[in-house]
Amino acid sequence: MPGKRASEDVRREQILRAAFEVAVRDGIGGLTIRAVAAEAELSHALVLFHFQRKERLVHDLLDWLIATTPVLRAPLEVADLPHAMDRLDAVLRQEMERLAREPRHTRLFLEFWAMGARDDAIRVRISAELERYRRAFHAIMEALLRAEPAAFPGATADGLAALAVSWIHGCAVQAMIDPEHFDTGEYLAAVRGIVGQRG
Amino acid sequence: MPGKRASEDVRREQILRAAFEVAVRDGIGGLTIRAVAAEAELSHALVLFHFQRKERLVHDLLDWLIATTPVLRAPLEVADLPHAMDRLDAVLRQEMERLAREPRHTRLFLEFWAMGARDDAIRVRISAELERYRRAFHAIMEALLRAEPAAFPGATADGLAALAVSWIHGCAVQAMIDPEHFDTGEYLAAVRGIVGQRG
DNA sequence: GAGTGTATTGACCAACCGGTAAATTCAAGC
DNA sequence: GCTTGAATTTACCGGTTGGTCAATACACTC
Repeated sequence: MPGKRASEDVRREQILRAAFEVAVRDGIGGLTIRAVAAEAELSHALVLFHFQRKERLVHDLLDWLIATTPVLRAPLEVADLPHAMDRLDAVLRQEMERLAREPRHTRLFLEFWAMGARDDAIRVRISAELERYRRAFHAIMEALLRAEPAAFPGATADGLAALAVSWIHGCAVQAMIDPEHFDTGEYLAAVRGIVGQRG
Repeated sequence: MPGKRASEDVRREQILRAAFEVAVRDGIGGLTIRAVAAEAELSHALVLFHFQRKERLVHDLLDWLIATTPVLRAPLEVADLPHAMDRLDAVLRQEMERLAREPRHTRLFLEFWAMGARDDAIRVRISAELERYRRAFHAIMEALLRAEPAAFPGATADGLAALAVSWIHGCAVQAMIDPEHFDTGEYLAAVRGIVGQRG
């Protein structure tokens, strides 16, 4: 006996949320159409009706994850800070706090990341997102170098951006396996000990 | 008809190598006893005979991976460098080159890392390895702070070590998805632009 | 060279997987 | 109220999985 009906948008969103829960709980490798259906309290045929193939469900889940994870999406309040170094500091802090606040998103994203080494379609999406991330930091670093040219002799905006991205990703990896032992404050203090004293 | 015989050690090693190949090719989620057996050209029952359960095979694969990946295992030639900052520089370069040289090990390790969030036994192993890694950097950073106390005012060995570990892990993540675009030289130049000028 | 233990195999099983197809139910149009 | 089309479900299929078990072939001892 069929359950209540729903519009396509609503149902897709419901299924994607369920897929997210299952993927976080059992890993992408353990993601199963039937498990998603059970999580959403639907029949597994309905999941296939809305996503046709499992592959498409997984890809759409990645798109959903990217769309709902606010990485560097809201640097509005940061843009008003007068000093470029303060802006960098604020963005780094903001990103680290996001990682600490949403460990499940971070973990799943990293799992997709590893999967991208095997799946072309996923690598394309991940690479595009990485590029977007890098460009955002590139702009910050360029402004920083322009504002204080003497601060980092010999460094390029490219290199500094790559460095910042690696920093954040390293934090993500560390916070993922050891969330309570990972101290955001101490970490940022070390960063400022190396970088910030020049700002 | 059974194939040639082999001692338990030899066969276990052979199976673990095959498991490594399969895990790298299809991911840990796609690791299958039958796929491992096919890769090793054995019957799948023999794999179970030597490892009892799939879970044990996976755990033993992680142990094998940790044992055969020379992370910070050979810092002998580095130890002779007179300046602490040179030692840090050499170790960072050494680790980054290892990541570039063995992307498959790195990728698989990261996949286990993500899996550790779901599997206690794996998290314990990963955490122990992370702790070992952090301690190695801690020793280097302590020597650095002792040798040049004025270089990093306000920074602790703990904070610097956590920073270095995040750095390396960030590089690993980035090199994994984008190996050819990841330029070790430019990256290290950026690091030296920020840190090295004081050495 | 008979006997013994163990490494190795093929056959089998229940459970689960992705996917298909037909039946059923619902909401809206006329 | 009847038709129509889409949402939903049940039933089913072929294939794969982890795991068991009995049969078998090998290396070794005596």
